[in-house]
Amino acid sequence: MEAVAVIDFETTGMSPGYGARATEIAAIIVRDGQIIDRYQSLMNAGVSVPWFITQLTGITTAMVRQAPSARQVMGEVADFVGDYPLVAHNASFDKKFWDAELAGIGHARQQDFICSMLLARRILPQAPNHKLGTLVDYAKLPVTGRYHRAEADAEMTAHLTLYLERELRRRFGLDAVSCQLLTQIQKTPASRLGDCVGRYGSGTTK
DNA sequence: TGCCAGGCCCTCTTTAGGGCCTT
Repeated sequence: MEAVAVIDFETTGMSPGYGARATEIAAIIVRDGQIIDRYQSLMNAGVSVPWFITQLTGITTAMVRQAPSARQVMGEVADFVGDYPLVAHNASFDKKFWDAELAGIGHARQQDFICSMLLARRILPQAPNHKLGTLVDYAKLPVTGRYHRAEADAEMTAHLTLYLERELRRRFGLDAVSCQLLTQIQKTPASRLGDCVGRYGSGTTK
C-alpha cells in the first residue's frame, strides 16, 4: 500500500455545523507496512469542553486553553500529512472536522479519505461489531493507549488498516493492496468483495 | 442545561425507517 496518513480528531461534539470544534488531532504516517512518523497536539479553538466529553476523553477545558491555537495546529498537521490519502475510523466524522477546521484557516482538503470502518464491514463482516475497540480486540491488535485520545486511536486505526491489508493479501493472494483498491472496496457490498478485488486488484495477484 | 449530525447499510425497502459509528 502506498503511504497514507491515519488521522483521528477529539472534538467537543458531533457536528461542526452545530458549533462543535476540534480539541485534539493526531496523524500517523504509514508506509511499507509500518508506522514511520507521527504528529499529535491538543488545540485551543477558544471553546469549553463539555463535561461528558471530559468524562469520555480525559481532555479538560484547562488542557485545551494551554494548547497552541487551532490555527497553528491545523497548519502544522496539514503540512505534516501533505497530499497523502487520509484514513480514519468512520471517516465521515473526521472528514467533517478536517474540512471545517481547514476552512477556518483558509485551506481546502487536497486528498480523499479512506474509511477503516467501511473496510472492516466488508472484510470482517463476522466481527461482533465494527467499533474501533471491538475490532482491535477481535484482531488481537495492540492497545496503544487510552481509547478516545487522538494518538492512541489513530495508532490503533493504523494497525487495524494494516491488518485489513494483510487479510486482503492473504485471502485473495495479492502481492500488494493499492489505495485505489481500498477506495473501491468501500463502495462495494461485502457480498461482492471478491468481484471487487478481481476487478481492481488485477495486476497484483500472484 | 440539554439539545443538536450524517453517511452507510439492512430490510418487515426503494414514495421508509431504524441501527451503526464517530465525539
